[in-house]
Amino acid sequence: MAASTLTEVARLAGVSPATASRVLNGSDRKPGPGVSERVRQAAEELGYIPNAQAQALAKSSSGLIGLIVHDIADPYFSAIARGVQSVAKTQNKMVLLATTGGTPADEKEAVAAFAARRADAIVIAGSRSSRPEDQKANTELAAELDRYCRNGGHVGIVGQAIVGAGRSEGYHLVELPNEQLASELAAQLAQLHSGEFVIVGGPEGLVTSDDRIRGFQKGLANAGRAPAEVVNTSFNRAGGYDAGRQLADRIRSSQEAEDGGDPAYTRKSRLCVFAANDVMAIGAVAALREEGLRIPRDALVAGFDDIETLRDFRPALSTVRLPLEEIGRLATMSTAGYSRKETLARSKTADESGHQPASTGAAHFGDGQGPAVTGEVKLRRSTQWTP
Amino acid sequence: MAASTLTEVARLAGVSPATASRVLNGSDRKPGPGVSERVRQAAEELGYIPNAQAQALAKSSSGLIGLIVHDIADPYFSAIARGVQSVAKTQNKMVLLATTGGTPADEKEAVAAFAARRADAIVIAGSRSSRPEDQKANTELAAELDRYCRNGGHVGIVGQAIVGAGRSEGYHLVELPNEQLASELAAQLAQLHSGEFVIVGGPEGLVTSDDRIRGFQKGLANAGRAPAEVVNTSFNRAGGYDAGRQLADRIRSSQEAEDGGDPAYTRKSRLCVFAANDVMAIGAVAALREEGLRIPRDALVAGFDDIETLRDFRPALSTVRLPLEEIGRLATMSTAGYSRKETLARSKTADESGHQPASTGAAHFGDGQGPAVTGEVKLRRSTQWTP
DNA sequence: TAGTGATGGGAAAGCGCATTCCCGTTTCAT
DNA sequence: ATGAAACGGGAATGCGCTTTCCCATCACTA
Repeated sequence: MAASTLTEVARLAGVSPATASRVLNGSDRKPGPGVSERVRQAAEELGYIPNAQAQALAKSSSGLIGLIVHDIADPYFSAIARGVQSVAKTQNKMVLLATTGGTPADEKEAVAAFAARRADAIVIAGSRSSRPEDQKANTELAAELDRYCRNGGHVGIVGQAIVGAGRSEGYHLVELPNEQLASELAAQLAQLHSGEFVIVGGPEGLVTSDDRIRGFQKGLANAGRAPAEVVNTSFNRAGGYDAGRQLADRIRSSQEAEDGGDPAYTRKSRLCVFAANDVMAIGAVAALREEGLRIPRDALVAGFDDIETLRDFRPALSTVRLPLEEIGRLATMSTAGYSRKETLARSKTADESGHQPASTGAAHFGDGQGPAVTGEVKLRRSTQWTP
Repeated sequence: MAASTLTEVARLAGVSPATASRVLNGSDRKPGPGVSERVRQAAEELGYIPNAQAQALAKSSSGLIGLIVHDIADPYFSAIARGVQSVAKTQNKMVLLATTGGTPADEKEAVAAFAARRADAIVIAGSRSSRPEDQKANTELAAELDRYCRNGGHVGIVGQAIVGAGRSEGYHLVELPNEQLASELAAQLAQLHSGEFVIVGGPEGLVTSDDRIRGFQKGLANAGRAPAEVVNTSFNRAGGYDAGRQLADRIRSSQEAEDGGDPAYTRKSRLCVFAANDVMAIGAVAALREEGLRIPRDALVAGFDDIETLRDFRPALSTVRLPLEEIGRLATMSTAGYSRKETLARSKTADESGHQPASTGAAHFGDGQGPAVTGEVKLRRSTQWTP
């Protein structure tokens, strides 16, 4: 038994498919009450489920929102995904998921796949890459996005603009104040302790990581401190762990140099490790502990993101709270309000009349001054130590 | 500029749409090399992207896999989602996401939405509810799933069978040995310490939670221990936290009774808290600590799931490792290998020939002895204490 | 050389629905 | 009473693609 079609429903109800369509998928024309009743009943009886594909084809609007993340199991992305999902629900849309591991080439493919499905909007979360070897793929990604936009699509980008993407209509950027907040974090940590700093970041060229590192350095500089050494590793728990292993050696040797092996010696200067995200920070702590060091007695550790699941970690991580779910929501809402068709119609009108249509509430998302995302520096136990 | 269509490509290449279709989306008939070349070039030139909706409509196979979870930001589900996503990718399919908060009514709607989109398969992760008030919704969910299956869909269910769902073809269950593993955990914990046990579980009627609780009690019974008291709360961090608050009082008063207020007294019997999942366990630990208690000195805590992000938590949680990503993969693979069309054809053939087609490798997933998911009990610091 | 089967290409019929016309009724102002 | 305007319904077209079905061509074998 194949799924029943609108035509079957119409036949059973003794009306034309047109009428059946009108009553079942509310059009501006309201059919007579008797007819409506019959059709609805027929639909019920047959267990009619409209074919969304056919609807999409006929209406050229799919009710789909594409979401691109590096890894859905990463709490950073799953928090954003929750936000995206929540507004999708309010708009009666569904979210299509693509994970790319951060490869621009994969991201390009994901965009193409979403475009093929005529997604009403695409949300790209996850850091851009500015690595030279990714440049070609980035350009292609930008081209793909441009095409998607020209065809009436809307894309919401979390974080940084796509390298090389035109600022055309359809782009909506939710900027994250990574640099700013990292700088503030550094400032506050600099006040708190006088020792050296080390930064554990992702691979060079991962924009989010680079931004945070740069911000942190700026904050240190403003506080009159020397620039911190940077350890580049992978932008996840494993990377933090590896860095932690490396740092443990250094910490121990500098301790010996300072206390001359006297266990009763009270250390004045501890190393403060800033990891460019919380998951890395946790990895670093794990490694340091395995090496027999204690936090915050032997080293201070700070992170970034304020991942929910990690808030109960002890000693609590000093970090920067980013409203991730809200960010996902913002990025999605920034793209919303227009179906593909409306957008195409709008731009056509604009072409004819020779000027842009008045910008609506949602439109201002694209003008470079995206919605305000405010973070918050949180100082907690992992960077505070009184002997 | 609207997206270019196959017809436009065909025209540019000077061939018929039929031929263009054949060369661009591989059919069994291979067009001549000269023609292929021209068509491919035309497609490139126009930036042709096939309309997946139209393809789906024509082929009645959408390349979509629907995934239903309670909450995508919950690490349990996001780990499963990663597994689902990974096999989707190998099959060149995309994942459609729906979150339901665990409400059977929402799940029913999600299934309907997936059916409307003609998803090739649906994976349902997340516990069923056996609460009386959900019974009606469960029945409807089962009906919706049945219909979906009859129309050639495949559904992979993680955990427990849908209450009331027929065991018809198309259902594929990945059973989780929750009860079994909880029982083993209890057995090992019972060996480790002699004190009392308390179970912190989700709301009564949440099958996963109930299974784990029952298993734990069985394990205790087998070890000759009295049944543990059960605290029912919400199946998340907040629930664990609340329970922790409650338990703190009790722990303190029983401590006073035992040691008479002597701080040097070495406690013999500690309360061992088994939380029905790791996130709850973490919540409980947080609450206990806020109350000034220490783990494992004042209380032991065990969880379930072995959530990746929480492995670095200290003291390390005793828990049960479930291969979540693998589970997601299994559930997805169990549904795979058939397009909707093939399945419909197969069942038609079966009808005519009067017997079931030979079961393939994948088919055995539906026969009640689903793929083997093996977990592992992990005893760690949070339940081990030597004064 | 006629006959036969393969082969590559096109015409056309849907897939299931929305939507634009178009037409017969009714309603209301004149 | 009469025309216009609204209204409720149906026929038909098209969304973009796949897939039969059919036809012309070609390479063989007899």
